Amino acid sequence: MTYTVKEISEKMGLTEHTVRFYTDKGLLPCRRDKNNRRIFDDESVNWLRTIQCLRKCGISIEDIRSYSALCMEGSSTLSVRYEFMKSHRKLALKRLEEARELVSYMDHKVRHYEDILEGRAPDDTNPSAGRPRQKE
Amino acid sequence: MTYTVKEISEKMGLTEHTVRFYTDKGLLPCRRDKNNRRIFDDESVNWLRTIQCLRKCGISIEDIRSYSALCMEGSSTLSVRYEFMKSHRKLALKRLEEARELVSYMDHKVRHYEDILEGRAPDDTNPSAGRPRQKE
DNA sequence: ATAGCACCTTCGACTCACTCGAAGTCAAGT
DNA sequence: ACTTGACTTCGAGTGAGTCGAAGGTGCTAT
Repeated sequence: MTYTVKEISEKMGLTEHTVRFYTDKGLLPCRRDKNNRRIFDDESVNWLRTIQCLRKCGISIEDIRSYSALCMEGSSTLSVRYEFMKSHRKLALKRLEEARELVSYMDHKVRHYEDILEGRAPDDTNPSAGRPRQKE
Repeated sequence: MTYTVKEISEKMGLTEHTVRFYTDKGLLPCRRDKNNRRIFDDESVNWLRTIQCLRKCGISIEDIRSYSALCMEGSSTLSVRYEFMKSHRKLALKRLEEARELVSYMDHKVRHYEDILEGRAPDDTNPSAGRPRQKE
């Protein structure tokens, strides 16, 4: 099964621009047809799926590019790749913790406005209204 | 209590550049001394704390700017601000969910490499190795 | 008084990861 | 022959900083 830029971008929920960007940056290997058009296969789909996850994890294009190169190199790079993943998992955990804090901050803000609107608290147009108490 | 750019940036853990950027963009109101230097007070500190949270929530500079303007306008804008916060809380929740998924994805990747390194799984240099199974 | 220093100012350029549009190429369909 | 549509590259724009240069101001030490 092969795909054009348009097809794979639709399949993966990316813009065509982004797919071309990834191939140009060397993240996403692709072959070309006789008219120099990019052609992708199911392997590309897998790659793209991985890239999407890694990007969402906040890993930079450049880091993904070099990780991708390590994968190509074969099993000699296994332990490097392992360390790469371990360190990024740590970062992901940090962001998870932060996301939790932010939700509770927003909860607090929303409740604050509800209190005012329902007359349980005085009107408070102070910009810092509802900010988190001590920490952060 | 008043602060210079340097002082407030140190206090808040931002670069001086960023603080100036925020004042220039109209997010962070500030007075000027007779030499045109920015001066901040404790109110500014509160504002900055709020701005930091909102930014971490992924709210754009422009949205924060208009939220800040709404706050200045007074209690007539209370319900607009309430809706603003509610919708951003929703986004924060979505990101929390995503952060959870990403951590579990990274866990999976890390385990995958451990399995290979410890001989519990075959070497697999396939780029898509360890990607999430069905969903995402 | 002049030099050095720390701090401030604005301005314009750079970064990253896209995002967009323009201009051109190519094969197929009417 | 012409249009359509998908492709190509290239260059510019965006957002949110990030950085550095060039210059202004006031304090202290010599």
